[in-house]
Amino acid sequence: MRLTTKGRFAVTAMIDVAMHGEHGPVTLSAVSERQKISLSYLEQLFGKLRRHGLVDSVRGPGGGYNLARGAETVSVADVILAVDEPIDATQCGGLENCLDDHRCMTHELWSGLNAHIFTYLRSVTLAELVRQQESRARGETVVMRDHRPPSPRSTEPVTA
Amino acid sequence: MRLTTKGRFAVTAMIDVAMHGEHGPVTLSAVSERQKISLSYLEQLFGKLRRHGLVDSVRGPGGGYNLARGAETVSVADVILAVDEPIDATQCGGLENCLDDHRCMTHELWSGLNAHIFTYLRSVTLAELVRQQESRARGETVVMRDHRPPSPRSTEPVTA
DNA sequence: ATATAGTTGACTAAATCATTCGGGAATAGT
DNA sequence: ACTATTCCCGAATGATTTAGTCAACTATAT
Repeated sequence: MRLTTKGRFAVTAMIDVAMHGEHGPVTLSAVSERQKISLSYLEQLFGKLRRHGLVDSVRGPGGGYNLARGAETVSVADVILAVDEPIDATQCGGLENCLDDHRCMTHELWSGLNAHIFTYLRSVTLAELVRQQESRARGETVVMRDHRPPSPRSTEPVTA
Repeated sequence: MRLTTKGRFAVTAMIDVAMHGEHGPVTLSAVSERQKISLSYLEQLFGKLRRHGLVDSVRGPGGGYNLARGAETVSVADVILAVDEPIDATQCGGLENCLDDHRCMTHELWSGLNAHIFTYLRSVTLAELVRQQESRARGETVVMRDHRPPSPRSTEPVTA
């Protein structure tokens, strides 16, 4: 489970499609203009999204892309996994052949954190992000649900 | 808020320090051997971790690194932000100068998802990951707390 | 027919990742 | 003082990823 600008571009684009898809397919040129993402890059991303069954394509004039499933059933994790195929970074190739003294702690740590983040991103749906976005467009203050208060103290800057 | 192997190396290494730091400073060579991360790479990462006040260093024989704060007060977000300084990927440079028609939706979407993920990673502490790791070492089954059930359905593979 | 729009593949500059190397500076033990 | 240990720093490097361009193609609505 990686999380880079690439995956975010894909999520952004998917939200755009979800928000503008009510009156027929959404063209990539429209997404490109609204989200300021290069058309060819979008083509690459939507190629993967389509092959993973997240969007349906309609060719020809009036064509474009539609969500293949309801926005409620598409998670951020789905989108990211589609465009950003995960890598195995555990040296031991996922196998348990690395049990020198305490059974490859690296492997355990990785999969542990992976599972945490994956579980979380899997729980965030496109529909949720769309709702949040529509609220903001109406000038409302978006209240983020806290998932596990209280947060630990920190002296770090809060810019993410 | 990026999330790459680099940040994960840093988190892994920090957990290692947290788990082995009870009897004095932990050397990077030890971390390197246990976690199979190159020593020089660790030096780069710990340089940043130190400059961000997450670890203290002790030079000379018997030296090494200690956590600068308690593991309960260090979040995954802290560690990742330290080694992986965040980029601004909103075209408009964070300013609101991009209000052509609907005030730079890209900007809103980005910061929205950023905030979601950041809020989550900020709520996961090193101490928590250490506890999970120690449980696994004892052969226990780690039960992951669900943060927002129910998860959306998905036809995607679940390998992360 | 023609214009629209998806589909595919090759290619590229720039950035990032992960590592290696070489040399320093501080300190504990002798 | 000497030496081994360990942190500290910067430069260089190959591999990969990012983000984008270009070109040719197929399907389809008018």
